[in-house]
Amino acid sequence: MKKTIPKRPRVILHMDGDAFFVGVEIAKNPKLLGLPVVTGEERGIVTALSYEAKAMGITRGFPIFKLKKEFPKVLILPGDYKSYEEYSTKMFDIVRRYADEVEEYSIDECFAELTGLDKPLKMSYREIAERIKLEINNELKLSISIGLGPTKCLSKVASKWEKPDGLTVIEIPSIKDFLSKTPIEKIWGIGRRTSEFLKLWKINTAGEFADKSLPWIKGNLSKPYQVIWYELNGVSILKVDPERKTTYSSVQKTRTFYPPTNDSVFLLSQISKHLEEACRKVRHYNLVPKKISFFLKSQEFRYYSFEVVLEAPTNTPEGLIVLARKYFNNIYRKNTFYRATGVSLYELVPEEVKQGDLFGGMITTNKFETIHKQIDSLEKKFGKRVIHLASSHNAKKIKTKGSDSEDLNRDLLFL
DNA sequence: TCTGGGGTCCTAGGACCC
DNA sequence: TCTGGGGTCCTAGGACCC
Repeated sequence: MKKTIPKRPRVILHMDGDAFFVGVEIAKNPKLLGLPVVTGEERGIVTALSYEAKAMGITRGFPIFKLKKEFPKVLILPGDYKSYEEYSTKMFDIVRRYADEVEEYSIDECFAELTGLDKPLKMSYREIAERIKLEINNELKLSISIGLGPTKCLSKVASKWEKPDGLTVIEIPSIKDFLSKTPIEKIWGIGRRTSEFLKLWKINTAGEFADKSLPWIKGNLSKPYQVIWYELNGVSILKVDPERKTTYSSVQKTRTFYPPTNDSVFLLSQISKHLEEACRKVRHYNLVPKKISFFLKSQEFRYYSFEVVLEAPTNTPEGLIVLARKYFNNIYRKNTFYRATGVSLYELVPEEVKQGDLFGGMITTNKFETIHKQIDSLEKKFGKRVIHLASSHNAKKIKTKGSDSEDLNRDLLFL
């Protein structure tokens, strides 16, 4: 089989924070170093855990109440997302000292295009990675792992290879070696369903997957898996995209509650609250949705959703709440019990774009927009959630895990 | 693991048209 | 009318990720 191998292989860096949320907590408070620490108190489940906690057998998703009982020595912290964002930004800025093209993939992961930078920087690729690692360690007191590879997929394999504090380089001649030792389900983009399917064909390792012929892949799997196949064979298809992550194409808010309920007043107030929060977020990014959808999730984990194309896109919740009310009965059944509600705003476009309406007509400025701009700045001053719509108020009465009841007292209602 | 929350991308198939 | 063929657009929902 013929494989096209680029004349000069790419070198892509993947950087991955080690137990990132906990890492930041330790950076903030070095006394925690060496102790079993977890975050996620506010959510009721473990979201991140130190390697010491991992060694005790604790896993992500472990219930906090159980943790307190079974592992009383473990330190449980609430998530401090503001700090995580700050450290994340600083971490990526350090990578940008060396590379121009950096793709922020998630709060604790990024890719960087290093191809050709060895000459101007007068360093080997490995040395570049070492420098980045050292500066993040020294300046931020954070531990990270780095992988270098000729494709994004392979750099992901490399960064996972040795954790924590790892630095692994995969060069083209050693690809086979690495992949034969990598279980197929560990590959980025191959999840439970696909690995189950592949195992029926006796494909258990990434190496066995990469050794399949392209026609076989094309005949049995969809396009994204063909991309993975190329990438694992050292042919770079996925580009490092610095533009990604700088904006959103959709925003959603969902919440699960217990016990499941068929109380339509409660469900609608949840949806109302979600619309408020989603709109707040979208306004913050100066975006406007062209479509929205609501969903109810039943006790049996079935989704019932309804989509609305907005005639006049808006990022204020009032009109959307009216729509939600209007269409609620399309998805709601009296005899069904629901465990979650949610809303999505999508086809988000920059705020200016909606002004230009096709027929040259004036788009009347929604009177609520002015009000919300003022509320947004009020909230900036006094902290979040000072003001709520009356329609969301029922949602606040229900205790969700870890919610603070003093919120109620600060409610300032209108409408 | 009886299953949280917030995202992205792809595809099958229906609706509609000629 | 026991019924062709092909194209485009859209949506619901699957699969995956952190």
